[in-house]
Amino acid sequence: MENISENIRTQMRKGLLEYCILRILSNEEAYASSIIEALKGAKMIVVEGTLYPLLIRLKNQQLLSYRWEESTQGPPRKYYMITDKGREQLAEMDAAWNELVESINHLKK
Amino acid sequence: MENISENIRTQMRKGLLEYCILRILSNEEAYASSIIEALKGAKMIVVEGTLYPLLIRLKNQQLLSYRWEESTQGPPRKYYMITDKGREQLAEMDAAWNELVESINHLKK
DNA sequence: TTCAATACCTTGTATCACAAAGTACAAAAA
DNA sequence: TTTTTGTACTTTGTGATACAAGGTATTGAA
Repeated sequence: MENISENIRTQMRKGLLEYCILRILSNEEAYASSIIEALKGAKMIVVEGTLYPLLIRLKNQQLLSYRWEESTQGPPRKYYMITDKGREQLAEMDAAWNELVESINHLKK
Repeated sequence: MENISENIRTQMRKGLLEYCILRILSNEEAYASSIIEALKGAKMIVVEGTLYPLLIRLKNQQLLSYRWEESTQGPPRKYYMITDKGREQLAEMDAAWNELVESINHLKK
C-alpha cells in the first residue's frame, strides 16, 4: 500500500464500478478495452484484471449479454450489451447513488 | 446475500465510511453510539461490528485520538476526536469524493 | 516461422463491511 | 448481597471487491 491517496480513491470506488459499467453500456455496446477507455475518460482508472471478472459476474447475473465480433486487427472481441434486467438494476443503482450523494451532503452540513 | 438492493448500497458505501466518520468528528467529539446516530441521520446505517474496528483503525493511523469519559448511566465512554493529521486526510478525502462525483456525472452524460 | 500486438482470462492477496458472537462495567431490582 | 438489565466496547469468521502479476489464444506482419 504505497500511495495512501490512491488507496482512498480505490476504496471509494468499490461497489461503484458495476454501476459505471452499466452506465457505459446503457448507451452503447462495448468490449473490454473500449470500456476501460471510457472509464479512463471519466478518471475511473481500472485494470484488466479487475474488469474481466466483473464483466463475467454481470453476465452471470444476466445484467449483461455479449456477442463475438471479428476485429480488423487482432483476435475477435466480446462486445457486451446491457439487458432489460440490467436496465432495471441500473435504475436501482441510480437511486442508490443519489441517496449516497445526499447522505454525504447531509454529513457536510 | 438475500437482498440485492441492500448489497448494492453496502458495496457503494465501501471506503466512504472512514470519510463519514472524519466528517462527523470534524465538528464535534463523539463516542461510538453517537456516531452511529449521526450516521443514521444521514441514512448511512452502520452496525457496531463495523464501526469499532474502523475507529481503532483510524486511531492507529493517528487520524483520531480519544479520551475516556465517565457516563451518568453505564460504563465510561470513549470519546473520539479528530487530529491534525486527520484533518489533512479529511481534506484529501473531500477532494477524492468530489472527483468521484464528477466521474459519475461524466458517465451519466 | 517467428514475433509483436491485441484480447481474453486466472490466481493470490489485501481491504472492507457485516453478522454474530463475547467481555466489561454500572445502576436498578430482587 | 446477588441478580438482572442496560450500555459500551471488542473480537472472530465470512463474503465481496479491486488489484497486481501473471498466463493463454488469435491475428497479421516481418
